[in-house]
Amino acid sequence: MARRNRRPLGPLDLRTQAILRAVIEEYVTTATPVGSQALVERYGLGVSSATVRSILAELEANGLLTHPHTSAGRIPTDSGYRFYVESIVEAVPLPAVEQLMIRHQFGQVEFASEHWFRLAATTLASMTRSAGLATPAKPRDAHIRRIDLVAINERMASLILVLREGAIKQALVTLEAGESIDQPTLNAVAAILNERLVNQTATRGEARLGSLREDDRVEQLARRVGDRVVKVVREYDAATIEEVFSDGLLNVMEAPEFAQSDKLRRVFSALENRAYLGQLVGTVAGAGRVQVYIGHENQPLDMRDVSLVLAPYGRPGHAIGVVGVLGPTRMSYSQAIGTVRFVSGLMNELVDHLYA
Amino acid sequence: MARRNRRPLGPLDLRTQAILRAVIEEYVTTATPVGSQALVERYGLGVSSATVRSILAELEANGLLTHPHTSAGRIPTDSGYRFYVESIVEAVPLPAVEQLMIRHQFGQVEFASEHWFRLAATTLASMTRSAGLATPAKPRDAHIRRIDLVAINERMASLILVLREGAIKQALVTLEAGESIDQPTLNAVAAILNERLVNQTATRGEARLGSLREDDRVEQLARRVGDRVVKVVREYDAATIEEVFSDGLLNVMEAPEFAQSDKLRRVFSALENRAYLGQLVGTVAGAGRVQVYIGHENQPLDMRDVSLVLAPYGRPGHAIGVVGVLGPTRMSYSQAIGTVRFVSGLMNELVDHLYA
DNA sequence: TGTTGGCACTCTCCACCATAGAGTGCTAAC
DNA sequence: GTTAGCACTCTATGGTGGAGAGTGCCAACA
Repeated sequence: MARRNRRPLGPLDLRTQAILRAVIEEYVTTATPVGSQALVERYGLGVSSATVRSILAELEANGLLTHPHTSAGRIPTDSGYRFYVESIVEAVPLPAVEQLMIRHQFGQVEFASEHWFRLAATTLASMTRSAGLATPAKPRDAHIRRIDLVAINERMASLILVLREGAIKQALVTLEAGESIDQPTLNAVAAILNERLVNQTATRGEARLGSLREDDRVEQLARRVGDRVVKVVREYDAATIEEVFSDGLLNVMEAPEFAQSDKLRRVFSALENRAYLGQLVGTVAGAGRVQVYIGHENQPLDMRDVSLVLAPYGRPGHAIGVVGVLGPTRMSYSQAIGTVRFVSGLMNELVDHLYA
Repeated sequence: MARRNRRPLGPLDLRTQAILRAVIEEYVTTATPVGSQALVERYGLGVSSATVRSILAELEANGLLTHPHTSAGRIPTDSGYRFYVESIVEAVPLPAVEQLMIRHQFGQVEFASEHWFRLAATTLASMTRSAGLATPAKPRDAHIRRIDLVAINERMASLILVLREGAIKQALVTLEAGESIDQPTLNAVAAILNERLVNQTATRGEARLGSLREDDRVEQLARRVGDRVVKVVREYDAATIEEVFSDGLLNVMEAPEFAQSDKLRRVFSALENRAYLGQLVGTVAGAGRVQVYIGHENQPLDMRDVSLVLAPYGRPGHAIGVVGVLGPTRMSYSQAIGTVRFVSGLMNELVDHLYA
């Protein structure tokens, strides 16, 4: 038999694809290497185990499967999963019953974006038995919706900044020696700032602060606070990611591949790796559809044992967030993709509803 | 030799205490059962290993130490740690250098309670090499500081509620068919509500809504929104605990006692056990000083392998929060108690500063 | 009465070995 | 191209046998 060297992933024979698919689906459910015998028994392939063996060898030569050791069955490589996700499997749409159930849950919760994305993470976690991830929708350039100043004591006031995209930012303003601090003055300052800054972005807002007079006590204070407002909005704009909320990590920890505690630890620190998650989220937000990151496709070492299925939600051009799941590379990609697609679609509806 | 039955923890011989202390401190650093030989070698006890052995046997009879198996050294029981914490060890005050370092870190961060309690958790985690825990300061009966209404679209408005204790709550208000929705109307409603509800608790505020007229369009809306405000404040009051922020769980996961992955999983789910943590936080908030919960003293099974050192901060009667650490039962209680005491003291200062 | 050296005993840990079982790769025949 | 057969390899499992650590007890001693 001609053993071919690893060829550049050309089109695969239909039967070969079917066997790759069988191996992956069997391995996903059993978590143990799958042998030629098991395949012919359980998947009615109509050929003998010897034939299957030669195909398995071919798939291995192509880098889609491996051996843990000589006398073990095959397990998919990351490339194998990649090929499966790209070419073989079609995303399974979420069953109608479960769609209804999720819609119901979203109906139960109060109408606030903060609740939504947490619920999305929780829902994804329980549906896929993996860890669910979600970030709040974050705009590219936030618009100021409302500015409020509340006196705390003689020298400090709390600045409350409502953004059009639903986020609320808070900052403490410390007043200088000569400045007034009573609530009426603060109200006057807030009025000035609201008049000038509402519906503005940081950059446009900053320009509109220029005309404030330096000789007027209130306008001078308004200018200082206004600068602060601009600064807070700028910081918010610059932050790649506000927060990644995750739920259901325990699901992932129960997977047998993480029975060794160092692997388990790695999974955990993967989820703490906010920097990388933040970066991914940025990419996904730009991509506009479900993205899959499998095992070694993730650069950080901690992430090499896990896969991510992520999708953006929100309104392109306005605010974008990301939802998805994190699980072992041995996960049911078809189910995960279907579920993530549905949940991100649902989130889209909700956001639209809010903007309509 | 008279083997006494487990006696009710009477006063212990000074030398016996010294040996218990030595066992605990040795075990805390080495994480392996400690034998009589090691004790005489490393702790200059001035007696032979045989003598130490008989004392160890006595401590074991008292339930303060155990054996993993016949030919192993001794390890402390939870009662042993308890006795140690109560009677033997005095909390080590944090070294001045580290006090300064922590103060410096708090100086770097922006003056906002939200940042503080997160920083407190992070600091505790890195100082004690355990998981740091912190909750925001939460009042018993929150006072309304400011109410704001921002129109979102024709039918919805965002209600923003600033509480005197620093928290901000947000809710969505859906308007009924006939109601106005423009921002000027909302401003008028907010003005009415601010006039009546500012500096009130939920209960007192509710009473002051009674006089709003039903026949006036704006006052009627104010009443509806006001009811909502009261409801949100009530919910906030009722919540035992807002949020437990934790950091540095990886520190704990590295402890050798959690090398087995099921134990590791248990530690993780312990930290997810918000219900129990919330309950503890309530108790600690009432207690007023550093509290230690050791291993089996925690009811939940997940918590049986870990200890908590917690302390309240804030102003009794106003707002109270909790900071502390979670680590393996084999932790350095003296250091943990010292560090937690210092950080809670520091948080007290900061809160005082804000209220002054 | 408390302390000590001595000693037998117990238990874990580790390395080693043998065996059973699973699954492969190869070959020869169809 | 497919298949049956077979030798081969590697893991997993369980049993064995020291080596080592540390105890508990005892008899002697201050």
